Amino acid sequence: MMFDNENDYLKGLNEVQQQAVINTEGPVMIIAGAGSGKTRVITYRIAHLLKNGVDAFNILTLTFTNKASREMKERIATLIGGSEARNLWMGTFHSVFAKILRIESERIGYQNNFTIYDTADAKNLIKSLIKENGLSDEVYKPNLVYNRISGAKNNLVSWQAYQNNKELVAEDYSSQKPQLGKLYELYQKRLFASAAMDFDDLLFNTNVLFRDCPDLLSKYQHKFKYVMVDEYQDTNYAQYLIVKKLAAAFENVCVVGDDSQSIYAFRGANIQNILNFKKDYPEAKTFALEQNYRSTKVIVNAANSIIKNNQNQIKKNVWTDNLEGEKIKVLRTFSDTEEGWNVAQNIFDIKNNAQARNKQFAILYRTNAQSRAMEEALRKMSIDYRVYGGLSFYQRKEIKDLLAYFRLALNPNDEEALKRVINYPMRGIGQTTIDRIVLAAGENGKSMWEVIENVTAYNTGINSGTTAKINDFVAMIKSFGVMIPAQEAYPVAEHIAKHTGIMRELYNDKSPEGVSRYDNIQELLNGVKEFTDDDLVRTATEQLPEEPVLAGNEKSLAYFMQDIALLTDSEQKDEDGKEADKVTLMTIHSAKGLEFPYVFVVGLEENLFPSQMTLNNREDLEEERRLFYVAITRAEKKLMLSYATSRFKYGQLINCEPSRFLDEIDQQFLDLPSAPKKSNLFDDDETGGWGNRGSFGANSFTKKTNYTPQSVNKPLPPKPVPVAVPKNLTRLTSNTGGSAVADEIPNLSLGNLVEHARFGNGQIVALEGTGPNQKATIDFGANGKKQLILRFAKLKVVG
DNA sequence: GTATTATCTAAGTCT
DNA sequence: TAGATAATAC
Repeated sequence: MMFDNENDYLKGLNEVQQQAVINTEGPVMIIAGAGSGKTRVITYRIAHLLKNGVDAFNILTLTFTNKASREMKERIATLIGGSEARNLWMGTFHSVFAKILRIESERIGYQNNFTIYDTADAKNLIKSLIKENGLSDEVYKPNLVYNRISGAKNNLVSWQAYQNNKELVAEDYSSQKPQLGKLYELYQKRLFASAAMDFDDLLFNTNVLFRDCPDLLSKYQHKFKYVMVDEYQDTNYAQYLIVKKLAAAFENVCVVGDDSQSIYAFRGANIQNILNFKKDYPEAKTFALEQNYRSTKVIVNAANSIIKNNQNQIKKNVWTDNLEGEKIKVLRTFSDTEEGWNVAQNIFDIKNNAQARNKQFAILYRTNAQSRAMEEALRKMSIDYRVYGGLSFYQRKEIKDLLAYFRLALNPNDEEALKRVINYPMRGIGQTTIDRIVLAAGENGKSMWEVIENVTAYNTGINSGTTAKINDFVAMIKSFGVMIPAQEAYPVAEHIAKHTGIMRELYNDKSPEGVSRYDNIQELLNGVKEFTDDDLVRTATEQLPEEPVLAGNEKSLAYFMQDIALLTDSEQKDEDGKEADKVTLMTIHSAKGLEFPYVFVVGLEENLFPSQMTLNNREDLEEERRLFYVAITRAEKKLMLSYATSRFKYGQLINCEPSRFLDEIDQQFLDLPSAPKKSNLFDDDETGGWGNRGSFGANSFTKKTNYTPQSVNKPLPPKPVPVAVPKNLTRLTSNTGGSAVADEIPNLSLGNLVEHARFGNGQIVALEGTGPNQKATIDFGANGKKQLILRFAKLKVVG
């Protein structure tokens, strides 16, 4: 331990924080406002427990996301030292209980080498079931079916209970989907036959385990004498019950959360869990952390003015001693593309004016699709960035393909993996054959693997040529299976990558995408190698039970797969190990728990944020509002909110209205785009109706607002020239006489000498595009050749 | 069984 | 728009 003296580590905490740290016995609820030092309290609490002689192995800390768990682990390690930290049980609900199930699953009839299906696997399985049962995928949309089943599992409703529940059945009848209960049953049975669990099963089956095996429940109750749950407002019923059961013996349960930041109801999170904590534990002590240490007064108060529009909440008073700070800047642009440019330009300016680093900036959005416009603009302005979320490394096709071989070698009954690779790379086992195998499997109550293992024993009608190909495939998979327990992960993985022909296939594809796929495979193999070579110092959650439960030793491929099964975001390390200086792009959901000095929240438009799907009922809309609350409370120094008056959706331009959330912020905290000018054509409403908001009546926001370019407040470059406009913006730009920013584009031709504020003098060597998009390649001599967007470059023609 | 073309439809957030 | 699927040709 780092601290010899008790005061040392309590000194840095305020009164309430100290109380939250030292009250370690009995149930405790900590209501932690945004930026109130929540993580600090949790880590100090753990340190306090350890200092008072509690064994690290007896402390379980559950988080919600991998990122949160990672960050918490790091903070703990700095606080108490790495070796002690390693013995703590800490992880997401899913990963902790996946590991426990890995050890105990045989007690509930699951083999312990079960595969974990991700959402894509699960939806594919559902698609197959819909097809096999002759149902229409128009009526039974796989997404909907999946969500329905997921919802049931999160509430611990088994398929049997589902089918016996009159209310649920009636709902399905009235929505014209009477087969949902049956699909749920088939889905579970097929998962079981494939020895697979989906994400929800990890929680569901943990509950089954604790319900049906009291000895195991007792074992884990005594193992985890202290249970801490972060982001408790986001727990669903399945998680709630696990926590309740685990804590039943000692009741040393500490939940930390903020009802204002509950943003996962769509995933079954039940905000009542935190609202009702006092009912479950009447003797619970409650601590409210209300002092915000993160943000300026402007930001904190603006956030408060937003959240007070929600009815359903625990009253609290978040305040701060920090500086007043700058007003929240509102950016208005007329297209999503320009929104990107505007944000990029603002980042550029702030970087220059405030000596800020890239990593101090975050751009937050409601949907992943919005990242593209931002990325393009940042790329063109040579600002380094990193996009979090979206399609993760492990979800790429080539990675899933190779992993499917690994999965299959470990668990040949894994049907989704089998289907994925039985004909990839192509080996002449086509759709017809696969259909026949599926049919035979269904008729005989066998898995697909059991059928192909002995094809000739079944009446499939598959010809002898294809049979031979199937036999080769089976033999290959079996040979992989034999290698796994005998060898470490890397040689096996490499062998599989080569032997299946995946490497060759991708190597021969010389298209840029093909090359990148090949690189990705190499990267995955490097990951395996690292796993194999690392002298593993495992954290408690990764530690093995007394006897190995998976094939081979802890460096086998089986353990590698366990490690990555629940990683949906890739932990991108930077090559040279130094911390990357990059702008962060992520959804608001994944930004929860993080903070940045400069934050842009983009796409503040009706139907986007709040999302169209949430406008129908109060609960959903309040969740969107909490999401907005989360977004703005990420900012420390300066917050910028941006919206566009038109945006591409489904490949076509649609008009957008500013978000109602902009109206809800107390306007005294906003720095609105400057006052209207008579001549400003943006004032003209006939192009789109950004100004009238129908039922929302007079929109103070749009009434007061008028757009003047935010990004151009510096000396103007030479006289603008009329520019051709890109065709998809024709209507808007012709109305406005060209993009507001494009007005400043100088008329350039090849060979012109120009002056740039940063790069100095240069010569135009190439011109590309027209209008606002015009790019020039300029040779700045010693400063190199740069490609610049003219609308931003602020070039002065000098010759 | 495979390759190419035509047509459709979806972008909501995370484990 | 773009990725996914269905239809068609080979």
